Amino acid sequence: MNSNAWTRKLEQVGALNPDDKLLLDKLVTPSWRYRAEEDIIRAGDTPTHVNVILNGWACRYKILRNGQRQILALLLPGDICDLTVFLLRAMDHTIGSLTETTVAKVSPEDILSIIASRPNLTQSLWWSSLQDESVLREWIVGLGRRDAYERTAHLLYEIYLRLKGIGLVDDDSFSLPMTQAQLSDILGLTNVHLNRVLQRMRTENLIVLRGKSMHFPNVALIRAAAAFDPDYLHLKNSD
Amino acid sequence: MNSNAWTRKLEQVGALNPDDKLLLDKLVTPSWRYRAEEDIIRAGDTPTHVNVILNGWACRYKILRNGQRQILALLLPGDICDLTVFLLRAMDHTIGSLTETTVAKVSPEDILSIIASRPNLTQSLWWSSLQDESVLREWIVGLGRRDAYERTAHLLYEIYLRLKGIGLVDDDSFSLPMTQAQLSDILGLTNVHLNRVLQRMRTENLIVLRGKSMHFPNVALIRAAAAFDPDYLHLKNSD
DNA sequence: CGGATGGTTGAAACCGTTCAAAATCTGTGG
DNA sequence: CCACAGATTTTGAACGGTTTCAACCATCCG
Repeated sequence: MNSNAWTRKLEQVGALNPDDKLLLDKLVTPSWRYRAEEDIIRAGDTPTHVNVILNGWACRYKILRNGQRQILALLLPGDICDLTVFLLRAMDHTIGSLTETTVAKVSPEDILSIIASRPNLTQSLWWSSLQDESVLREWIVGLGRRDAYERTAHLLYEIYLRLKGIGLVDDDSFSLPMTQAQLSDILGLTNVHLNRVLQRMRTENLIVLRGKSMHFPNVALIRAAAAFDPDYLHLKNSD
Repeated sequence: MNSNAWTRKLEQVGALNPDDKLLLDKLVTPSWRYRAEEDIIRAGDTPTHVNVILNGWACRYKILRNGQRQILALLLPGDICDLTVFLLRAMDHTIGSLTETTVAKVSPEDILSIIASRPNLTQSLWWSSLQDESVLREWIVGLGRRDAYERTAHLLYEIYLRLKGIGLVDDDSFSLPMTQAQLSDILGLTNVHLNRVLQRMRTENLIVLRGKSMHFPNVALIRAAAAFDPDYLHLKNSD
C-alpha cells in the first residue's frame, strides 16, 4: 500500500510499467483537500481539469426542484471523475465530497499526452471509465427493479468489492464513512426506510454495522441477498 | 433528410465537413436488419464491432433472475452503441431491437482511424458519447427520485427532443413504436401502472396517443409536468 | 453542560403492485 | 371481407412496500 490510490485502482486490470507508475505519482501531486459535504465542481461550471480521488469518498449528484438529492455515482479512492469532462461546455451535475477528501487535479494536456504516447496506461484508463459506466447501468437496474432490501444489499456488496480492489478491506471489514441520509440519496430511498432495512440486515446477521465501520460476518449471505453478479465490475478475479 | 441518421445526429453539435460526411456514408453500408425484439449482441459475447442504429428503435437491457427486465438505454437512429465496447472482453448486458431495426457495424479499425486522423469528427463522436452517459445519469435521477407521473412525462419529453434533433418530429407529433410493456421496462414500472399514468395524461390533454403515434397538443404543459431541464442533453438550441 | 447531528421508532397515508379478467386492436388466412 | 388467434391495452379490487411526519434517543464535541 505504498502506492497512491489511482495506481492501485489501475493495477487491477494489469500491471503498469515503472514509467507509468512514476508518471501517475507525479500527476497526483500537488493535491487539494476538501471538507465533508463540499462541492468540487458545480453544475453549470466549465470543467478545466480532471479530478482524481486520492483519499476519502466523493460523489456526483443532482438536486431536484423540491430539494431532494439523487447521487449518481460514488467516487472512491482511485476513481477518476470522467476522462473527458473537459470536452464539455458545462457540467450538468455537481461533484462533491461526502467525507473529507483529497483530490488530484490533472490537466487536459496530461490526459491527452497519456492517450497519445502511453497505450498501456491508456488501456487501463479506458477500463476504469468503462467500469464507471457499467456501475451506472447496474444502479439503474437496482433503482428500477430491485426492492429496497435487495438494492441496499447490492450497493453494500458493490462497495465492499470496489474497496477490496484498492486494498481497503481487511478481514471482510471496511470503513463506511457515510451517513444513512447520504446512503439513501444513492439508493433512492428515504433515510427512515433505509434505517429499517439496515436494522433488518442486522437482525439477520447480514451485516455488523457499528458507527462508521462495516463488517460482513458471512460474505456469501449478503452476496446472496443482493443476488450479486460481479460481471459488471469487469474485475479479473471475480469475487 | 437525405443524409443518414448518424450524420444527422452528429450534425447537432457542429457542421461536419463534406469529407467527414462521405466517410460516414461509407461506414453505414452495408447495413444489417433485425426484426422486433431480436438480440443484436448478448451479455457475455465479446463485441467485435461498434453498432450504429440507422433506423428503428433498439435498447440496452438486463434481465434479472426473476425474469424482470430493465432497459438501460434507448437507442434511437443515429445512436452509437458505445464508442469503445471493443475494449471489453465480454458484454455485461444485451443490446436488442425494440422494433424492426437497421444497424451498421463499424469496425474498431475504422473508429480508431477516425480518432487518429479526424479531430473534428472525433469531437462529434465524443459529444455523442458524453450525451449518452448524461442521459443515463438523468434516468437514475428519475428512477430514484421522480414519481411515476413525472418520470413518464420526463421520458416522453426526452424522446421528443431526441427525435426532434434527428428530424423525426413533425408538428409536435412523432412515432412512438413501443408497447406499453416496453416503455414500462424503461421506467421501472409495471405495464398496468404505466397504463393508468398514460390515461391520466390523456384526460389532462398532456398527450394525444393513438396507437403508435404520439402528439403533444401543448408542449409547455408536458414539459412542466416533467419539470424538464434540457441541459443534460447538451443540445445547442436548448428546447 | 448544551446544542447539533445522526440514528431510531411509531402510526397513518399513499403510491404502485399484483392478479385476474374483459375489451380492443392487429394481422393472417379463408 | 370476415373470422379467428394472439398480442396489447384497459379495468377493478386487494394488498403491501415505502413515504410522511413527528417525536424521541444516542453520540459527539466544544
